[in-house]
Amino acid sequence: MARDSLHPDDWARAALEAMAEGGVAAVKVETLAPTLGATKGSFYWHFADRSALILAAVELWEEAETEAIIDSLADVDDPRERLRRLFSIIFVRPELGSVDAALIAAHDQPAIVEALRRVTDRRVGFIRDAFAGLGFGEADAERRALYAYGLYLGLVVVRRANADAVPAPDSAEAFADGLLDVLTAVS
Amino acid sequence: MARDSLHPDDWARAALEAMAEGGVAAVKVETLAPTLGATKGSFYWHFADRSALILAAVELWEEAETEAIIDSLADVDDPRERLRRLFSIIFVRPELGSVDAALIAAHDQPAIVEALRRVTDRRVGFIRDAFAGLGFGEADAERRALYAYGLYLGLVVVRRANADAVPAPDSAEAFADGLLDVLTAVS
DNA sequence: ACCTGAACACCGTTCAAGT
DNA sequence: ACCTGAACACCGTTCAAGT
Repeated sequence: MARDSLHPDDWARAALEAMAEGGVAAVKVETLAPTLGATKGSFYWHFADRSALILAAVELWEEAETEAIIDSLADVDDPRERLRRLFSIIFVRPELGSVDAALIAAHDQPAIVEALRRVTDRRVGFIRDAFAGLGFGEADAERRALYAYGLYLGLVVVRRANADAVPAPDSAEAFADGLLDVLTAVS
Repeated sequence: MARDSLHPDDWARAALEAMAEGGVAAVKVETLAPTLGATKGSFYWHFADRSALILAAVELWEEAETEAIIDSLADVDDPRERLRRLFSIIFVRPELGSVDAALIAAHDQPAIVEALRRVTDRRVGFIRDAFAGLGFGEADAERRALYAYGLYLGLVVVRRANADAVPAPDSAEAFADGLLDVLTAVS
């Protein structure tokens, strides 16, 4: 079991990297193969086709950018602090969201759409629970969670078009606080 | 000058439709050509290459989904009413945003990135002015405009993953009002 | 069990030749 | 001036043949 032959995960990781860098279109078997020291023919021993590779990459992304982040907040009990911590993670690290943005436009592939729905439900649910814990009613918590999550996705996108329009890492805490103030204000 | 030969706009319109439907990847010269009753060879009489076609489509989109909407609100003087009207346009019509979403992941093409930046500035600027008209200070107006616009883009995306999570057309007014309340609340 | 290399399909691009 | 059709490049996919 020495590392002589390629593991499917090697392909998946390389695909995820390519996707974050240049979008779904950048996941090219022919380009990836030499990077991994293999031929494109050998790829088809590990995967049925290109979309299976993309799916494997999406699963890695799901784990790293949804489950792992939610897990890291498991021991934060206060709901407001939970939101503040979450916001200052997701609105800051500029590499977060690259894959989100890449997947958004890949709505022609049903498996990707399904994964996006899964991730959306998980993320919005997590935020909703925090708002509910803050005392907002069910519908109001859901609505505000949708605002927060929609805003996250939207800002990921805006950052691509105009990097200046979104908070720099050093003002992340202030951004998170300001957003939290607006989203928890009652008119 | 009868409609014997194809006008570049015919290609651009067809490309925009394809893009809204299936993303940038769906803009295929080979597929579009028979639709327009032409050969793919003839395409290259009108356009330098495929990316020039995509750019022409983007320009149509810029006019239809940014300038035209802003123009339609020119005679609404009250800033709050302006925002309310804007929100109930952009958060309702489900066909709005299809192209936004398609372009978002096409960050490999500099011309598209440039167009997105132009549109972002125009849209955020318009919303910012309305918030400023409402009495918010410059920085605060800018920040809230970014929230509103980020939310628009984000919800376009969420709608793709989970159509149920976003307001249906019939509750559009209520959604616009609710959002406006949150975004104008002061904590 | 895993990989190579040649073959083919699909679509972007070019261009000589037609009207 | 505008279009056709054949040619070629690029990359996904298959598969017989190698180790």
